[in-house]
Amino acid sequence: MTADTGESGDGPRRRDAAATREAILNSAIEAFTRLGYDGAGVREVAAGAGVTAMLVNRYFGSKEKLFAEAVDRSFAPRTVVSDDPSVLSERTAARLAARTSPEADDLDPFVLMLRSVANPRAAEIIRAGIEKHVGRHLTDILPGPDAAPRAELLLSLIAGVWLMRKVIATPALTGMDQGALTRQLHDLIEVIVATPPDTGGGDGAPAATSPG
Amino acid sequence: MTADTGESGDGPRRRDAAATREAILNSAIEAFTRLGYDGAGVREVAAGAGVTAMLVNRYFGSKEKLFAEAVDRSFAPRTVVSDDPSVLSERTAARLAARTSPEADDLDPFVLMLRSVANPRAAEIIRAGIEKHVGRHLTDILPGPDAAPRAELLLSLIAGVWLMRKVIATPALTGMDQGALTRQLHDLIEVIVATPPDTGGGDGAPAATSPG
DNA sequence: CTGCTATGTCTACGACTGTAGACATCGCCG
DNA sequence: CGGCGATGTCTACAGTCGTAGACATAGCAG
Repeated sequence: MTADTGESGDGPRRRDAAATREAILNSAIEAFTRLGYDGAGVREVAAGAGVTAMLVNRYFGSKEKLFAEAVDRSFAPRTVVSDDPSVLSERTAARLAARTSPEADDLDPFVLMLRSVANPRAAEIIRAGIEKHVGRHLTDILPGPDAAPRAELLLSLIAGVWLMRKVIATPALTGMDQGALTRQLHDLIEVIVATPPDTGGGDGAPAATSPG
Repeated sequence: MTADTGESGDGPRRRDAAATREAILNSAIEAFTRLGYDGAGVREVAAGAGVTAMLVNRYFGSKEKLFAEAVDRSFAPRTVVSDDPSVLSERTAARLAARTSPEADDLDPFVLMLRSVANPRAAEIIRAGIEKHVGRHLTDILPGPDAAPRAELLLSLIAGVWLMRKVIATPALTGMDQGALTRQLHDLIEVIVATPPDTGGGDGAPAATSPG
Protein backbone atom coordinates (compact mmCIF):
# COMPACT_ATOMS: atom_id res chain seq x y z
CA MET A 1 0.00 0.00 0.00
CA THR A 2 2.97 2.29 -0.36
CA ALA A 3 2.87 5.05 -2.88
CA ASP A 4 5.48 3.53 -5.12
CA THR A 5 4.69 5.07 -8.44
CA GLY A 6 7.89 3.98 -10.01
CA GLU A 7 10.36 5.48 -7.61
CA SER A 8 13.60 3.62 -7.27
CA GLY A 9 13.24 3.47 -3.54
CA ASP A 10 16.18 5.50 -2.33
CA GLY A 11 15.34 8.79 -3.98
CA PRO A 12 12.48 10.43 -2.10
CA ARG A 13 11.41 12.45 -5.13
CA ARG A 14 13.30 15.32 -6.54
CA ARG A 15 11.60 18.47 -7.60
CA ASP A 16 10.63 17.62 -11.13
CA ALA A 17 7.42 19.08 -12.39
CA ALA A 18 7.08 16.86 -15.45
CA ALA A 19 7.77 13.68 -13.51
CA THR A 20 5.35 14.67 -10.76
CA ARG A 21 2.64 15.47 -13.26
CA GLU A 22 3.21 12.12 -14.87
CA ALA A 23 3.06 10.32 -11.53
CA ILE A 24 -0.21 12.04 -10.70
CA LEU A 25 -1.69 11.15 -14.06
CA ASN A 26 -0.68 7.52 -13.72
CA SER A 27 -2.08 7.36 -10.24
CA ALA A 28 -5.27 8.95 -11.48
CA ILE A 29 -5.70 6.37 -14.23
CA GLU A 30 -5.27 3.60 -11.72
CA ALA A 31 -7.59 5.16 -9.16
CA PHE A 32 -10.30 6.00 -11.67
CA THR A 33 -10.10 2.49 -13.07
CA ARG A 34 -10.38 0.89 -9.66
CA LEU A 35 -12.91 3.22 -8.04
CA GLY A 36 -14.54 5.16 -10.86
CA TYR A 37 -14.84 8.91 -11.20
CA ASP A 38 -17.01 9.47 -8.15
CA GLY A 39 -15.33 6.84 -6.03
CA ALA A 40 -11.78 8.09 -6.47
CA GLY A 41 -10.92 11.16 -4.43
CA VAL A 42 -8.20 13.63 -5.23
CA ARG A 43 -6.53 12.84 -1.92
CA GLU A 44 -6.30 9.20 -2.92
CA VAL A 45 -4.93 10.07 -6.34
CA ALA A 46 -2.41 12.35 -4.71
CA ALA A 47 -1.36 9.73 -2.20
CA GLY A 48 -0.82 7.27 -5.02
CA ALA A 49 1.61 9.70 -6.57
CA GLY A 50 3.28 10.52 -3.28
CA VAL A 51 2.12 14.12 -3.17
CA THR A 52 -0.59 16.13 -1.49
CA ALA A 53 -4.06 16.76 -2.79
CA MET A 54 -3.54 20.39 -3.60
CA LEU A 55 -0.80 19.61 -6.05
CA VAL A 56 -3.28 17.69 -8.15
CA ASN A 57 -5.47 20.72 -8.58
CA ARG A 58 -2.41 22.84 -9.08
CA TYR A 59 -1.30 20.77 -12.05
CA PHE A 60 -4.65 19.87 -13.55
CA GLY A 61 -6.98 22.62 -12.47
CA SER A 62 -9.74 20.41 -11.14
CA LYS A 63 -10.75 16.82 -10.70
CA GLU A 64 -12.82 16.97 -13.84
CA LYS A 65 -9.92 18.16 -15.96
CA LEU A 66 -7.69 15.54 -14.42
CA PHE A 67 -10.24 12.94 -15.39
CA ALA A 68 -10.35 14.26 -18.93
CA GLU A 69 -6.60 13.87 -19.26
CA ALA A 70 -6.70 10.44 -17.68
CA VAL A 71 -9.34 9.34 -20.18
CA ASP A 72 -7.40 10.78 -23.05
CA ARG A 73 -4.27 8.98 -21.97
CA SER A 74 -6.00 5.74 -21.13
CA PHE A 75 -7.90 5.54 -24.40
CA ALA A 76 -4.96 6.34 -26.65
CA PRO A 77 -3.34 2.90 -26.97
CA ARG A 78 -5.27 0.18 -28.74
CA THR A 79 -5.78 -2.45 -26.11
CA VAL A 80 -8.30 -4.73 -27.71
CA VAL A 81 -9.24 -3.88 -31.25
CA SER A 82 -6.73 -5.00 -33.79
CA ASP A 83 -5.24 -2.53 -36.24
CA ASP A 84 -5.19 -4.99 -39.08
CA PRO A 85 -8.59 -5.24 -40.77
CA SER A 86 -7.86 -8.63 -42.27
CA VAL A 87 -7.58 -10.33 -38.89
CA LEU A 88 -9.80 -7.97 -36.96
CA SER A 89 -12.31 -10.55 -35.82
CA GLU A 90 -9.81 -13.19 -34.76
CA ARG A 91 -7.48 -10.80 -33.00
CA THR A 92 -10.17 -8.84 -31.25
CA ALA A 93 -11.99 -11.93 -30.07
CA ALA A 94 -8.82 -13.50 -28.74
CA ARG A 95 -7.63 -10.36 -27.03
CA LEU A 96 -11.01 -9.66 -25.48
CA ALA A 97 -11.29 -13.18 -24.12
CA ALA A 98 -7.77 -13.08 -22.77
CA ARG A 99 -7.88 -9.65 -21.20
CA THR A 100 -11.20 -10.26 -19.49
CA SER A 101 -10.15 -13.57 -18.01
CA PRO A 102 -10.05 -13.78 -14.22
CA GLU A 103 -6.27 -14.00 -14.27
CA ALA A 104 -5.77 -10.75 -16.14
CA ASP A 105 -6.10 -7.80 -13.84
CA ASP A 106 -4.44 -5.04 -15.76
CA LEU A 107 -5.87 -1.59 -15.75
CA ASP A 108 -8.07 -1.13 -18.72
CA PRO A 109 -9.89 1.78 -20.34
CA PHE A 110 -13.10 -0.17 -20.58
CA VAL A 111 -13.20 -0.72 -16.85
CA LEU A 112 -12.39 2.93 -16.28
CA MET A 113 -15.29 3.79 -18.52
CA LEU A 114 -17.75 1.35 -16.96
CA ARG A 115 -17.02 2.55 -13.44
CA SER A 116 -17.26 6.22 -14.31
CA VAL A 117 -20.27 6.59 -16.59
CA ALA A 118 -22.60 7.07 -13.63
CA ASN A 119 -21.45 10.66 -13.40
CA PRO A 120 -22.90 12.72 -16.26
CA ARG A 121 -19.81 14.92 -16.59
CA ALA A 122 -17.60 11.88 -16.71
CA ALA A 123 -19.92 10.23 -19.21
CA GLU A 124 -19.63 13.21 -21.50
CA ILE A 125 -15.85 13.18 -21.25
CA ILE A 126 -15.84 9.49 -22.01
CA ARG A 127 -18.11 9.97 -24.99
CA ALA A 128 -15.68 12.54 -26.36
CA GLY A 129 -12.78 10.20 -25.72
CA ILE A 130 -14.47 7.34 -27.53
CA GLU A 131 -15.21 9.50 -30.52
CA LYS A 132 -11.72 10.91 -30.61
CA HIS A 133 -9.77 7.69 -30.28
CA VAL A 134 -11.47 4.35 -30.52
CA GLY A 135 -14.53 5.21 -32.54
CA ARG A 136 -12.75 7.15 -35.21
CA HIS A 137 -10.00 4.60 -35.61
CA LEU A 138 -12.42 1.72 -35.67
CA THR A 139 -14.63 3.46 -38.19
CA ASP A 140 -11.64 3.80 -40.45
CA ILE A 141 -10.63 0.18 -40.51
CA LEU A 142 -14.14 -1.25 -40.63
CA PRO A 143 -15.02 -2.25 -44.20
CA GLY A 144 -18.36 -1.57 -45.81
CA PRO A 145 -20.87 1.25 -45.52
CA ASP A 146 -22.17 2.84 -42.33
CA ALA A 147 -18.99 2.02 -40.51
CA ALA A 148 -19.59 4.45 -37.66
CA PRO A 149 -22.68 2.85 -36.10
CA ARG A 150 -21.22 -0.61 -36.64
CA ALA A 151 -18.03 0.46 -34.92
CA GLU A 152 -20.02 1.62 -31.93
CA LEU A 153 -22.00 -1.57 -31.95
CA LEU A 154 -18.75 -3.49 -31.78
CA LEU A 155 -17.71 -1.32 -28.88
CA SER A 156 -21.03 -2.11 -27.21
CA LEU A 157 -20.31 -5.80 -27.43
CA ILE A 158 -16.79 -5.38 -26.10
CA ALA A 159 -17.90 -3.16 -23.26
CA GLY A 160 -20.70 -5.54 -22.35
CA VAL A 161 -18.34 -8.49 -22.10
CA TRP A 162 -15.97 -6.45 -19.98
CA LEU A 163 -18.81 -5.43 -17.74
CA MET A 164 -20.06 -8.92 -17.10
CA ARG A 165 -16.68 -10.60 -16.76
CA LYS A 166 -14.60 -8.04 -14.91
CA VAL A 167 -16.91 -5.57 -13.19
CA ILE A 168 -19.94 -7.59 -12.17
CA ALA A 169 -18.20 -10.94 -12.52
CA THR A 170 -21.14 -13.17 -13.22
CA PRO A 171 -19.83 -16.67 -12.59
CA ALA A 172 -20.82 -18.54 -15.74
CA LEU A 173 -19.34 -16.08 -18.19
CA THR A 174 -16.36 -15.35 -15.98
CA GLY A 175 -15.50 -18.99 -15.73
CA MET A 176 -16.24 -19.80 -19.35
CA ASP A 177 -13.61 -21.76 -21.22
CA GLN A 178 -11.40 -19.28 -22.99
CA GLY A 179 -11.30 -21.16 -26.26
CA ALA A 180 -15.06 -21.47 -26.44
CA LEU A 181 -15.50 -17.84 -25.55
CA THR A 182 -13.02 -16.77 -28.17
CA ARG A 183 -14.86 -18.75 -30.80
CA GLN A 184 -18.21 -17.36 -29.74
CA LEU A 185 -16.92 -13.82 -29.72
CA HIS A 186 -15.32 -14.34 -33.09
CA ASP A 187 -18.65 -15.34 -34.61
CA LEU A 188 -20.34 -12.33 -33.08
CA ILE A 189 -17.72 -9.86 -34.18
CA GLU A 190 -17.74 -11.35 -37.63
CA VAL A 191 -21.43 -10.54 -37.92
CA ILE A 192 -20.76 -6.92 -37.15
CA VAL A 193 -17.72 -6.71 -39.40
CA ALA A 194 -19.26 -8.50 -42.34
CA THR A 195 -22.89 -7.45 -42.25
CA PRO A 196 -23.92 -4.06 -43.56
CA PRO A 197 -26.65 -2.63 -41.36
CA ASP A 198 -29.02 -2.08 -44.25
CA THR A 199 -28.81 -5.06 -46.59
CA GLY A 200 -31.35 -4.05 -49.11
CA GLY A 201 -31.14 -7.40 -50.91
CA GLY A 202 -32.55 -10.72 -49.82
CA ASP A 203 -33.77 -10.74 -46.26
CA GLY A 204 -31.92 -13.91 -45.43
CA ALA A 205 -29.43 -13.46 -42.67
CA PRO A 206 -25.90 -14.05 -43.94
CA ALA A 207 -25.31 -16.93 -41.63
CA ALA A 208 -25.98 -18.37 -38.26
CA THR A 209 -29.56 -19.22 -39.08
CA SER A 210 -28.67 -22.77 -39.91
CA PRO A 211 -28.94 -24.90 -36.80
CA GLY A 212 -25.97 -26.96 -37.90
CA MET B 1 -43.30 21.95 5.80
CA THR B 2 -43.99 18.92 3.66
CA ALA B 3 -44.76 21.28 0.81
CA ASP B 4 -46.68 18.56 -0.87
CA THR B 5 -46.75 14.90 -0.26
CA GLY B 6 -46.04 14.09 -3.84
CA GLU B 7 -49.43 12.66 -4.53
CA SER B 8 -51.89 14.73 -6.49
CA GLY B 9 -55.16 12.97 -6.84
CA ASP B 10 -55.38 10.35 -4.16
CA GLY B 11 -55.24 12.84 -1.36
CA PRO B 12 -52.54 13.67 1.15
CA ARG B 13 -50.71 10.72 2.51
CA ARG B 14 -52.40 9.27 5.54
CA ARG B 15 -50.47 7.21 7.97
CA ASP B 16 -50.09 4.04 5.96
CA ALA B 17 -46.88 2.11 6.47
CA ALA B 18 -47.26 -0.15 3.44
CA ALA B 19 -48.04 2.70 1.08
CA THR B 20 -45.17 4.79 2.40
CA ARG B 21 -42.76 1.92 2.05
CA GLU B 22 -43.94 1.44 -1.50
CA ALA B 23 -43.53 5.12 -2.29
CA ILE B 24 -40.00 5.08 -0.94
CA LEU B 25 -39.13 1.99 -2.94
CA ASN B 26 -40.49 3.49 -6.15
CA SER B 27 -38.64 6.71 -5.54
CA ALA B 28 -35.49 4.72 -4.86
CA ILE B 29 -35.75 2.84 -8.14
CA GLU B 30 -36.12 6.08 -10.02
CA ALA B 31 -33.31 7.81 -8.17
CA PHE B 32 -30.90 4.89 -8.47
CA THR B 33 -31.68 4.62 -12.16
CA ARG B 34 -31.11 8.31 -12.79
CA LEU B 35 -28.12 8.89 -10.51
CA GLY B 36 -26.71 5.47 -9.70
CA TYR B 37 -26.04 4.01 -6.27
CA ASP B 38 -23.40 6.51 -5.23
CA GLY B 39 -25.05 9.47 -6.89
CA ALA B 40 -28.46 9.05 -5.30
CA GLY B 41 -28.66 10.18 -1.69
CA VAL B 42 -31.17 8.98 0.86
CA ARG B 43 -32.43 12.52 1.25
CA GLU B 44 -33.24 12.67 -2.42
CA VAL B 45 -34.96 9.32 -2.34
CA ALA B 46 -36.96 10.45 0.67
CA ALA B 47 -37.94 13.71 -0.97
CA GLY B 48 -39.16 11.82 -4.00
CA ALA B 49 -41.47 9.87 -1.74
CA GLY B 50 -42.56 12.92 0.23
CA VAL B 51 -40.97 11.84 3.49
CA THR B 52 -37.82 12.58 5.42
CA ALA B 53 -34.53 10.81 5.13
CA MET B 54 -34.72 9.01 8.42
CA LEU B 55 -37.86 7.19 7.44
CA VAL B 56 -35.94 5.52 4.65
CA ASN B 57 -33.50 4.00 7.05
CA ARG B 58 -36.34 3.20 9.42
CA TYR B 59 -38.09 1.09 6.81
CA PHE B 60 -35.13 -0.41 5.01
CA GLY B 61 -32.37 -0.44 7.57
CA SER B 62 -29.72 1.19 5.42
CA LYS B 63 -29.10 2.57 1.99
CA GLU B 64 -27.49 -0.68 0.95
CA LYS B 65 -30.51 -2.75 1.92
CA LEU B 66 -32.77 -0.26 0.20
CA PHE B 67 -30.71 -0.69 -2.93
CA ALA B 68 -30.96 -4.45 -2.67
CA GLU B 69 -34.74 -4.25 -2.57
CA ALA B 70 -34.79 -1.75 -5.40
CA VAL B 71 -32.69 -4.07 -7.54
CA ASP B 72 -34.86 -7.03 -6.69
CA ARG B 73 -37.98 -5.14 -7.62
CA SER B 74 -36.52 -3.57 -10.73
CA PHE B 75 -35.14 -6.81 -12.11
CA ALA B 76 -38.25 -8.87 -11.55
CA PRO B 77 -40.29 -7.98 -14.65
CA ARG B 78 -38.96 -9.05 -18.03
CA THR B 79 -38.34 -5.82 -19.86
CA VAL B 80 -36.36 -6.93 -22.85
CA VAL B 81 -35.85 -10.64 -23.18
CA SER B 82 -38.83 -12.45 -24.58
CA ASP B 83 -40.35 -15.34 -22.69
CA ASP B 84 -41.09 -17.31 -25.81
CA PRO B 85 -38.00 -19.20 -27.03
CA SER B 86 -39.32 -19.53 -30.57
CA VAL B 87 -39.32 -15.78 -31.18
CA LEU B 88 -36.57 -14.89 -28.73
CA SER B 89 -34.22 -13.33 -31.24
CA GLU B 90 -36.83 -11.27 -33.07
CA ARG B 91 -38.59 -10.04 -29.97
CA THR B 92 -35.48 -9.28 -28.01
CA ALA B 93 -33.86 -7.43 -30.90
CA ALA B 94 -36.96 -5.35 -31.56
CA ARG B 95 -37.52 -4.51 -27.91
CA LEU B 96 -33.91 -3.65 -27.32
CA ALA B 97 -33.80 -1.33 -30.32
CA ALA B 98 -37.06 0.31 -29.35
CA ARG B 99 -36.35 0.77 -25.67
CA THR B 100 -32.90 2.21 -26.25
CA SER B 101 -34.08 4.71 -28.83
CA PRO B 102 -33.64 8.37 -27.95
CA GLU B 103 -37.40 8.80 -27.62
CA ALA B 104 -37.80 6.13 -24.98
CA ASP B 105 -36.84 7.39 -21.58
CA ASP B 106 -38.45 4.92 -19.25
CA LEU B 107 -36.67 3.75 -16.20
CA ASP B 108 -34.89 0.54 -16.89
CA PRO B 109 -33.02 -2.04 -14.85
CA PHE B 110 -30.10 -2.03 -17.26
CA VAL B 111 -29.54 1.67 -16.74
CA LEU B 112 -29.85 1.22 -13.00
CA MET B 113 -27.21 -1.48 -13.26
CA LEU B 114 -24.84 0.46 -15.48
CA ARG B 115 -24.93 3.53 -13.26
CA SER B 116 -24.40 1.59 -10.06
CA VAL B 117 -21.74 -1.00 -10.79
CA ALA B 118 -18.96 1.41 -9.86
CA ASN B 119 -19.66 0.69 -6.21
CA PRO B 120 -18.43 -2.79 -5.26
CA ARG B 121 -21.26 -3.43 -2.81
CA ALA B 122 -23.79 -2.40 -5.40
CA ALA B 123 -22.06 -4.54 -8.01
CA GLU B 124 -22.33 -7.57 -5.77
CA ILE B 125 -26.03 -6.91 -5.17
CA ILE B 126 -26.55 -6.55 -8.89
CA ARG B 127 -24.71 -9.76 -9.58
CA ALA B 128 -27.00 -11.56 -7.19
CA GLY B 129 -30.03 -9.96 -8.79
CA ILE B 130 -28.95 -11.01 -12.24
CA GLU B 131 -28.41 -14.56 -11.16
CA LYS B 132 -31.70 -14.69 -9.32
CA HIS B 133 -33.91 -13.21 -11.98
CA VAL B 134 -32.64 -12.64 -15.48
CA GLY B 135 -29.83 -15.13 -15.69
CA ARG B 136 -31.75 -18.06 -14.32
CA HIS B 137 -34.80 -17.39 -16.44
CA LEU B 138 -32.75 -16.84 -19.54
CA THR B 139 -30.75 -19.97 -18.93
CA ASP B 140 -33.99 -21.92 -18.78
CA ILE B 141 -35.39 -20.77 -22.09
CA LEU B 142 -32.11 -20.84 -24.01
CA PRO B 143 -31.87 -24.03 -26.07
CA GLY B 144 -28.75 -26.11 -26.37
CA PRO B 145 -25.92 -26.94 -24.01
CA ASP B 146 -24.02 -24.52 -21.80
CA ALA B 147 -26.97 -22.20 -21.59
CA ALA B 148 -25.71 -20.27 -18.57
CA PRO B 149 -22.62 -18.68 -20.13
CA ARG B 150 -24.49 -18.01 -23.33
CA ALA B 151 -27.28 -16.35 -21.37
CA GLU B 152 -24.76 -14.07 -19.73
CA LEU B 153 -23.16 -13.37 -23.07
CA LEU B 154 -26.54 -12.28 -24.35
CA LEU B 155 -26.91 -10.05 -21.33
CA SER B 156 -23.50 -8.60 -22.11
CA LEU B 157 -24.63 -7.63 -25.57
CA ILE B 158 -27.85 -6.11 -24.29
CA ALA B 159 -26.09 -4.19 -21.55
CA GLY B 160 -23.49 -2.93 -23.97
CA VAL B 161 -26.09 -1.57 -26.34
CA TRP B 162 -27.88 0.09 -23.46
CA LEU B 163 -24.63 1.61 -22.28
CA MET B 164 -23.70 3.11 -25.61
CA ARG B 165 -27.15 4.29 -26.61
CA LYS B 166 -28.63 5.54 -23.35
CA VAL B 167 -25.85 6.18 -20.87
CA ILE B 168 -22.94 7.40 -22.96
CA ALA B 169 -25.07 8.25 -25.98
CA THR B 170 -22.51 7.93 -28.72
CA PRO B 171 -24.07 9.71 -31.68
CA ALA B 172 -23.78 7.17 -34.49
CA LEU B 173 -25.33 4.29 -32.61
CA THR B 174 -27.86 6.48 -30.86
CA GLY B 175 -29.06 7.90 -34.13
CA MET B 176 -28.94 4.61 -36.02
CA ASP B 177 -32.01 3.70 -38.01
CA GLN B 178 -34.18 1.54 -35.84
CA GLY B 179 -34.97 -1.00 -38.51
CA ALA B 180 -31.33 -1.49 -39.41
CA LEU B 181 -30.37 -1.76 -35.77
CA THR B 182 -33.10 -4.30 -35.12
CA ARG B 183 -31.89 -6.43 -38.00
CA GLN B 184 -28.28 -6.20 -36.89
CA LEU B 185 -29.16 -7.08 -33.32
CA HIS B 186 -31.28 -9.96 -34.52
CA ASP B 187 -28.35 -11.46 -36.38
CA LEU B 188 -26.14 -11.08 -33.35
CA ILE B 189 -28.61 -12.57 -30.92
CA GLU B 190 -29.25 -15.41 -33.30
CA VAL B 191 -25.58 -16.33 -33.16
CA ILE B 192 -25.73 -16.60 -29.39
CA VAL B 193 -29.02 -18.46 -29.37
CA ALA B 194 -28.11 -20.92 -32.11
CA THR B 195 -24.41 -21.53 -31.61
CA PRO B 196 -23.22 -23.87 -28.92
CA PRO B 197 -20.06 -22.45 -27.38
CA ASP B 198 -18.09 -25.64 -27.74
CA THR B 199 -19.01 -27.43 -30.95
CA GLY B 200 -16.52 -30.19 -30.67
CA GLY B 201 -17.85 -32.14 -33.66
CA GLY B 202 -16.09 -32.82 -36.93
CA ASP B 203 -17.42 -29.91 -38.90
CA GLY B 204 -15.92 -26.51 -38.54
CA ALA B 205 -17.63 -23.55 -37.07
CA PRO B 206 -21.33 -23.70 -37.85
CA ALA B 207 -21.44 -20.40 -39.67
CA ALA B 208 -20.24 -16.87 -39.88
CA THR B 209 -16.72 -17.85 -40.84
CA SER B 210 -17.50 -17.70 -44.52
CA PRO B 211 -17.01 -14.19 -45.75
CA GLY B 212 -20.04 -14.52 -47.98
C1' DC C 1 -63.26 10.90 26.25
C1' DT C 2 -58.20 9.04 27.59
C1' DG C 3 -54.22 6.72 26.49
C1' DC C 4 -51.09 4.01 23.71
C1' DT C 5 -48.46 2.71 19.86
C1' DA C 6 -47.33 3.02 15.18
C1' DT C 7 -45.85 6.45 12.09
C1' DG C 8 -43.20 10.37 10.85
C1' DT C 9 -40.02 14.63 11.88
C1' DC C 10 -36.11 17.24 13.82
C1' DT C 11 -31.48 17.99 15.30
C1' DA C 12 -27.10 16.57 15.12
C1' DC C 13 -22.74 14.19 14.52
C1' DG C 14 -18.57 12.53 12.60
C1' DA C 15 -16.51 11.61 8.32
C1' DC C 16 -15.63 12.79 3.88
C1' DT C 17 -15.54 15.75 -0.40
C1' DG C 18 -13.34 19.33 -3.85
C1' DT C 19 -11.02 23.36 -3.59
C1' DA C 20 -8.87 28.05 -2.16
C1' DG C 21 -5.11 30.79 -0.03
C1' DA C 22 -1.12 31.18 2.80
C1' DC C 23 3.19 29.21 3.96
C1' DA C 24 7.60 26.42 3.44
C1' DT C 25 11.56 24.60 0.94
C1' DC C 26 14.47 23.00 -2.86
C1' DG C 27 17.67 24.00 -6.55
C1' DC C 28 19.31 26.74 -10.22
C1' DC C 29 21.42 31.45 -11.64
C1' DG C 30 23.80 35.52 -10.72
C1' DC D 1 27.43 32.84 -1.40
C1' DG D 2 22.67 35.07 -1.79
C1' DG D 3 18.51 35.63 -3.55
C1' DC D 4 14.39 33.98 -6.12
C1' DG D 5 11.27 31.52 -8.73
C1' DA D 6 9.51 26.99 -9.05
C1' DT D 7 7.79 23.21 -6.53
C1' DG D 8 5.29 21.24 -2.79
C1' DT D 9 2.72 21.38 1.97
C1' DC D 10 -0.52 22.96 5.55
C1' DT D 11 -4.75 24.74 7.28
C1' DA D 12 -9.22 25.62 6.41
C1' DC D 13 -13.88 26.04 4.56
C1' DA D 14 -18.29 25.21 3.01
C1' DG D 15 -20.93 21.42 1.64
C1' DT D 16 -22.82 16.58 1.49
C1' DC D 17 -23.00 12.03 3.02
C1' DG D 18 -25.24 8.06 5.88
C1' DT D 19 -27.04 7.42 10.10
C1' DA D 20 -28.38 7.66 15.26
C1' DG D 21 -31.42 9.25 19.04
C1' DA D 22 -34.86 12.20 20.85
C1' DC D 23 -39.16 14.24 19.95
C1' DA D 24 -43.96 15.01 17.86
C1' DT D 25 -48.38 13.48 16.08
C1' DA D 26 -52.07 10.76 14.16
C1' DG D 27 -55.39 7.20 14.56
C1' DC D 28 -57.33 3.33 16.84
C1' DA D 29 -58.66 0.61 21.44
C1' DG D 30 -60.78 0.92 25.73
